[in-house]
Amino acid sequence: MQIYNTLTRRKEDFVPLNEGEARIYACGPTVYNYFHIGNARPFTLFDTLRRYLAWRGYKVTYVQNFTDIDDKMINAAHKDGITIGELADRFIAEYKKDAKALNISPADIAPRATEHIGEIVALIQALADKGLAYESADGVYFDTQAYPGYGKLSGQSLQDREAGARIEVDENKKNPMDFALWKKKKPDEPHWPSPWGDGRPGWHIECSAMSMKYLGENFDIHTGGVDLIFPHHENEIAQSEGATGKPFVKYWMHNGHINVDNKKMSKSEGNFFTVRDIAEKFDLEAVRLFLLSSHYRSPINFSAELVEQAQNGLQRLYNARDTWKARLDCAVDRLPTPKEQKLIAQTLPALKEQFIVHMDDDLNTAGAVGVLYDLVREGNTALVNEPALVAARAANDLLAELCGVLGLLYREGEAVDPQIEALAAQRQQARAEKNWAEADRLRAEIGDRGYIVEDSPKGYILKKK
RNA sequence: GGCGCCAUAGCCAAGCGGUAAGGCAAAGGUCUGCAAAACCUUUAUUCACCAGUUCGAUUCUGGUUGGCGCCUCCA
Repeated sequence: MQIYNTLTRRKEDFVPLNEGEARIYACGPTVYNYFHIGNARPFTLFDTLRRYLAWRGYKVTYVQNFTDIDDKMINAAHKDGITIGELADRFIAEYKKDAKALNISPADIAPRATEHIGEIVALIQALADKGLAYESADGVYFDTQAYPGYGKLSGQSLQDREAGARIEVDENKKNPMDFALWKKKKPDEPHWPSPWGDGRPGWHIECSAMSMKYLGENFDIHTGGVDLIFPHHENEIAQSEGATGKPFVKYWMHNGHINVDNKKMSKSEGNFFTVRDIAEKFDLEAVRLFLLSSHYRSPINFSAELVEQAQNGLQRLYNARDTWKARLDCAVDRLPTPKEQKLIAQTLPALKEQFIVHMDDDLNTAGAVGVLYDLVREGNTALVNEPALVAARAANDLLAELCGVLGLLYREGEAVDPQIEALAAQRQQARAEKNWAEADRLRAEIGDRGYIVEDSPKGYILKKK
């Protein structure tokens, strides 16, 4: 597989540090609110990366943190009159609901910053010992001047940065680019003990501490949105490599942003959508398909129309799955016809190979989704009435397998209400008697109850609306 | 000012040196009691524009135009 590495700005072969293993750290949400559509993109896409690598046989360890202490947490907790712990508990629970609806698998490890203060303090101490951190009146800062590699991820020198930076002069820092590792306690703020007095960790240090704790000082992939390249990821590199003297992350992957009406989403612009908002109007699985339908590095636009398009496309996928399942039920255990034989021996394997080629090319999910539709068409063409069991099974299995890799088609067909089933049977009877009026009436009644009944030569098929 | 990204049909979107995947929408057809679903056909002689490299460029190079992002919390 090839992965575009932000560090080198090119696609590189993915060669894990330990053969057969993939250790991934994904920057997770700050749990002070529901997460928004922009957050949903990396969560969904890198969940797909993880699924894909696992499918290809890697032993994947996927860590995604919860940031549960920072200014936003403090402000939100204050506003609601609760502790940051209560706030975090609440929105971690809400995160899990939305993530589940988007079919994002739980991370193998989901560490919370506040539960890793010890590791964070130790890391800061290590930096201080190496002369890369200094204490000032309001905290402990990373000394960017003392660390030669600063800027290698974002590709800019300190001087370039400073030239145009709109940074206020801060007398607590030696250099404007220095950033806080530890913030000394202020009134009404949560705090923990440290060698530099009570206080709380800076934002960047938590990811360094937690990623290295669970994945080692040197691991394979670190993911996040493009906006995190600077300063967050740049700072993580400085902290981690500064402390250990070893290379930190081998591959940095960054997803593009989601815009709304071609503008950056922001609360002040009024174009801000949480996933929870969207779930009220749309099926979140359509949102997942929408997100997978373009390349993860491209900026994309979000709109209701685009989700509707995805919803319609998703319906095509579900139609295929449902009809194929029905075909499987009435498949015949016989030798496949030449056409079916070709499907089994040539078409299906070729499609699977194409799927892999796309995914291997820097996680080209859009191309992979295209293969899914090709598969649907091939299957629809080949799986006519009473297909050979082996053919029906092969097509069904491949569709389920590939959709599983992309995290699609996860809605299980629920058991049909026996009453609906009875109505459908009655309608079948009426049709046999050519009592079209009664048949149409029953179809309407079934429709009112939320189901669509379709006729096929082998009988009816019920689908949920 | 520094760094970087993007421009493919009505909409969305792959492709990135060998002559334009796929989805949505639309139209016609086949099938069907009628539908639905499905299938077939049609919808970009062309990939923002201008040069250049090449036997050949949507794909590479330079420029122009138009959008966007980071440099401050941010996915």
